[in-house]
Amino acid sequence: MKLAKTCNNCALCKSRKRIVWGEGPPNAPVMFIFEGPGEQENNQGRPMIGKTGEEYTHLLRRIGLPRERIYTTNVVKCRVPNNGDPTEEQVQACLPWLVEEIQQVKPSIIVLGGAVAIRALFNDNLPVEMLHGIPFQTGEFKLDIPDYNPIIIPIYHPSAGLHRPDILKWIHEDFKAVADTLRRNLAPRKELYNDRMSGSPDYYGPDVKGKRLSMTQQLGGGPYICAIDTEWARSKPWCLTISGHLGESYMIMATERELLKALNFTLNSEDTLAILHNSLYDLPVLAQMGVHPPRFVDTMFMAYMLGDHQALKTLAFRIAGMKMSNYTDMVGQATYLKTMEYFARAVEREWPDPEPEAIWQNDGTVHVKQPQNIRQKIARALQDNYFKGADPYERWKKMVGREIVENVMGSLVPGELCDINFEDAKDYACADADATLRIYPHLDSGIRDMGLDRALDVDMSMVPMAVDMMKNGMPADPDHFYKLSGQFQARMREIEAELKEVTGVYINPGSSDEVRKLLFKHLKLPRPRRKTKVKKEDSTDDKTLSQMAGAHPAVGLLKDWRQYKKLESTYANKMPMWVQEDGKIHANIRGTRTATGRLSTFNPNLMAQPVRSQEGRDIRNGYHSSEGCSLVGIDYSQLELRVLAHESQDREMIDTFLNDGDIHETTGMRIFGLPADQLDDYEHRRPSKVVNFGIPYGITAIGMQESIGRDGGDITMWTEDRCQEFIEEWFKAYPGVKSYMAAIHAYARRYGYVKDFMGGVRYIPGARSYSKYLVAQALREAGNHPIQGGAGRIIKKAMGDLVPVYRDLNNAGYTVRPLLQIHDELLWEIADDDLDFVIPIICSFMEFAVELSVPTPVDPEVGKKWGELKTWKGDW
DNA sequence: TGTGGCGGCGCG
DNA sequence: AAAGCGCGCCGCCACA
Repeated sequence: MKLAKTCNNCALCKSRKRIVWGEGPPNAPVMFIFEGPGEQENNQGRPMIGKTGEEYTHLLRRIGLPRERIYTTNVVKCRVPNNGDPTEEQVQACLPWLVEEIQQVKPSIIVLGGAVAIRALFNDNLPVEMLHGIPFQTGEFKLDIPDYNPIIIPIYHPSAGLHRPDILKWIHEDFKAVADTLRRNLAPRKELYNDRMSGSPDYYGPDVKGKRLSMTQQLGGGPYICAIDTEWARSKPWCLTISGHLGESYMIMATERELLKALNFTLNSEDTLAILHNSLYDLPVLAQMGVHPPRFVDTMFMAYMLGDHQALKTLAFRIAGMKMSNYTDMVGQATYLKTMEYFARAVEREWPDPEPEAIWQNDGTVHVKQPQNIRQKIARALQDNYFKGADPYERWKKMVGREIVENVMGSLVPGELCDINFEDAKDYACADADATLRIYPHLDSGIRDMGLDRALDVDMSMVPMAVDMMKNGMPADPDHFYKLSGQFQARMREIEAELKEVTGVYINPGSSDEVRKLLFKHLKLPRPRRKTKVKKEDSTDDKTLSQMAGAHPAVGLLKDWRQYKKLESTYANKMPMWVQEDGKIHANIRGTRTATGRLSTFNPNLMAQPVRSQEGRDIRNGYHSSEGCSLVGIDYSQLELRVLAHESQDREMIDTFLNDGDIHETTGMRIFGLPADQLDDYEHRRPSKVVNFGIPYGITAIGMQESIGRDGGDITMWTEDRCQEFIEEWFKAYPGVKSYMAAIHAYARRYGYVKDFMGGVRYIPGARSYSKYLVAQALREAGNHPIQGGAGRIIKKAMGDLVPVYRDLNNAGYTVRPLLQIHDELLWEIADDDLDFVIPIICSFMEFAVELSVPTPVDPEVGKKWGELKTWKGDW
């Protein structure tokens, strides 16, 4: 639709030759409105073309809406330079054109693609993740067009899905919502918020005495479900809130011991189920209040397993139309006042200057930098707040060197619920329990519909052990880390000198840019095949350097330097900062983060402590058992390959594991047709092993070749073709795996998700993409998930089974502490006297956690230091 | 001066 | 063109 030849509404269109008008039939039932033209759109003068346009067209075809039948346009018709977001002025200047388009087409549905379009045309300032895929007919449409009340559907922008696979799933759902709305299978919301749920709920605080006590007692009257949330303030639990009926929520302060006791009694009576949102956080807080719900379910885990959003406030809006206030906003004013008061006290005093920093320059000289005194930084933060309205607390959190002040004045704590009006705090806290109860039934039916019950049970059963792991913490020795740090730094100084020696120049080996220049410009070494992922520059990563080994002495030096730098910066220097007063590192565990259902740890990531190199292993010696105890690591042997054998039911693999055989040997024998005693370690076993490990990841010929090269193998012998051939032979040796992988791929294409054998789901939206590259990647993910996810659920099942076991043992006077789970391994701290009794028990629970077509044996190791665990010799 | 993308790398 | 899955976290550097 050509509306005009020229436009002079803003500087943008005056400076650009091309105005990109919308296109589509004048009676289109649906209008899609996106942000604005990109480079390709500007060049060709059409909206939504290029890669994103391909995906868009493809998505429309998938929902049975040919692109020719719908109208496609943008909020802004001219290209904003540098792919930037259009400004408010640019949007306003362009809106008259959009109004004209809409008046001519009068579509019954208007789709807002992406944050810019939503912000420009949707009246309430809600984030995309809350709004996307929901049809609204609520009067939120910003443009005032008489006698016209379209259904508006905010969606994610299709381009977001091209580089963010998690969003791709929602884009597919959003487009389906558009089609369902058009076909009247999905009714639009008539009000933005459901007033019955957000109006004047019955929230009760401490002023309501009798009702709260009878509530805690009535819970025990029969099968009962109640949602519980906690609030934290002044470094300890402040209150909990509990909701057993929709719209009703009760607040119990942490000081109300009698009520908490009654509640705990009720929760521990039969038939009571507690619903928590983020149990890994709330259970420890509840425990501090003396509340220990033995039966609970976690709505965050449920949402995670369904591939849904995880934030309570997002779920509450999307599922129940509930309007919830934001915590930071609630306490914002209090935070501001506390910060200003803290700053006022801080600028009154004199603070010592921070330590000068030495910075190595390119020419080899050392530049000494004197960081600014903290007093000046605070003064500037105050100034910026006054003149620019900058948030002083945000500034403080990011201010380098604030420890100087904190060590003297104590740390600045942001405003908390106990700092604000009590009624407001009560309503805020009660709303969380209320919301949790409201979203539960919806998520519960989703779990049932998807057949996720069993996987959810397993996950819930594991949570108490994860909580205990966080509480127990990993005993660590800061002095050991300091010592290593010094050693690593000395080695790095030596290497830097040697580098200067052999290359004639000083560079910062930590800068990939400088390394690139040194190797390929200064030393003129042959440029590598590998390129960096985003900028497509010559790679300087470890694989590349390994392939260049021998080309120049600098190559090996750079590799060594990198290794020491990693060990120093990430481990030796950092770990002491995480050690708490009890001499332990209490890492956090997340259970709702990974795509496959694995756990992850952070702050710090204790799962990634070095082990593969000798120097790295020395880091692990900084972790040691307490007096009279040992560290015990028990890991599953080749768990993922065993899961693959079970899932694929490949006869050969199953037989190998049933007969306690060596899988790498079996592979070599079958592929090379040789008896075991004629297999050469270098020629036969190594490639067999590489591919055995690579198959679960969807290895390719090049991947195999790189892997062999990294292991020090001969890549002139293992050419790409030879690798390809070998992989094909591998699949011939294990035909069951071949057909299994084909079946999984077909399943992913058909359903858009795959499941592990215990029911855990992973969505694979990329399998339905137009892009061949995305599809290939998606199919690798699909093939990997049942293996990685299946293995992850086995160990979670073992953890759940073990919870009552180690708790009983501890009650009986034994000392058994779970410390860490590392994907296929459990790390424990056990009293030396108890090792002989306890280890066999744990091992057998791990081995018999699930019954597969193959055994799942474990190997226990024992030692005083983590880096020096030795195979346990005891009987079991 | 502060922020976020990027390259790189520790683990299973 | 890219070329094996899943994480969390470091320093560098361009940009505002």
